[in-house]
Amino acid sequence: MPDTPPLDHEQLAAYFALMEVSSMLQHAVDQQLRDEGGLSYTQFQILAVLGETPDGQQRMTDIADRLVHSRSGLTYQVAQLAKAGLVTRTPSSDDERSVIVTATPQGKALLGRVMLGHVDVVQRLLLTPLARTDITTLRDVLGRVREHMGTIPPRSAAPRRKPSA
Amino acid sequence: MPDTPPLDHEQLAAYFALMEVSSMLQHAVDQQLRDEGGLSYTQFQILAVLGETPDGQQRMTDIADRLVHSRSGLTYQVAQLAKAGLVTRTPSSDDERSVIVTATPQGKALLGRVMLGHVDVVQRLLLTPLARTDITTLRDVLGRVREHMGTIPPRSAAPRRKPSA
DNA sequence: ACCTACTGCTTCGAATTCGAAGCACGCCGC
DNA sequence: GCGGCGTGCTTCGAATTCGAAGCAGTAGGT
Repeated sequence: MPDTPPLDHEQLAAYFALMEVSSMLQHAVDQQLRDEGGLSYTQFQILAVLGETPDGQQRMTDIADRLVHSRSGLTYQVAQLAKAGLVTRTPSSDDERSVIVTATPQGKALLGRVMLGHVDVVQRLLLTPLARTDITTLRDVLGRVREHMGTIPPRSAAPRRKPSA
Repeated sequence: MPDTPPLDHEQLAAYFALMEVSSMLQHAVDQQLRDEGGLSYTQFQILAVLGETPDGQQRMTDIADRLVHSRSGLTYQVAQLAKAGLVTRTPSSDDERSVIVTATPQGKALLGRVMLGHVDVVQRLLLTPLARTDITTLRDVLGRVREHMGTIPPRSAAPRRKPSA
């Protein structure tokens, strides 16, 4: 069914560069986080999302929506963080189904400590070779792509209604 | 150790956009490959690397260098591909330690079949919202980053090759 | 109040990932 | 030829990922 013209050289190169750069960057960041804080990239992301709110609290679902991971994976990683004493889990009083995840002081402290090295890696690997205008452009172009992705039907989100036998 | 100024808003936004877009794109591509060909993204990449040479042959190490994955992971995935009859593994006559991986006709056929949908996904998710100039810029900027990453010392590991002359 | 659908999260099993350790071959000097 | 070292790949165990199925709690219609 796909009826798409093949990608030309420019398009392919852009796509490959994107995937390769992000992959390398992710590996480097992951490494640094593990070395300096014993955190996986996912765990760091969770802490970072919690850090965005002044009270350091978010519902599981809110976190999941910010991240790309599956819900079950989030459950697992939050459990790991809780085991390490970096977050706490409390049922919401609003809605008994919801779980509120809260960063503990240790969690916030660790985030702050690790963030320095994180920024350092990003700076050195990604930002150093870029001019100011490059960074703006990157943010601009990729921001547009991100928005676009959000508006697209997930390809197999077939009408949940009637499969119309 | 790290003595880096915090990232400003633009830099952070560019970094986040990069990671988010690549992550979503990867998930989408992975999904498509699994649905249409029963392949993981890694397996697809391996087949694609094999497809780059006219004879469809590469040594394990050469494949590993093209990809970001660990050697052991490559062994595992090549074993999966071999089990599915998409590649064969033969010891090199040159060097008994080396293993030559060769794409079978079925492997090549599957690659060709799956590539169409792959291109379609990339086109729809990544390229559609971008103008010609955006794509060129993206390739340009990210290409520069990739080069830069290659020249940087891995932060804590000595190069595998001869460090000095 | 009841029934049904939906939402939020967890549990489960399978697949994949990595790094460390191990095995076998090849190169170099003596 | 004979050690010793480096290289190429595999095996092993632990951690992480996902989707499907399951378990509450919530909301709407009657």
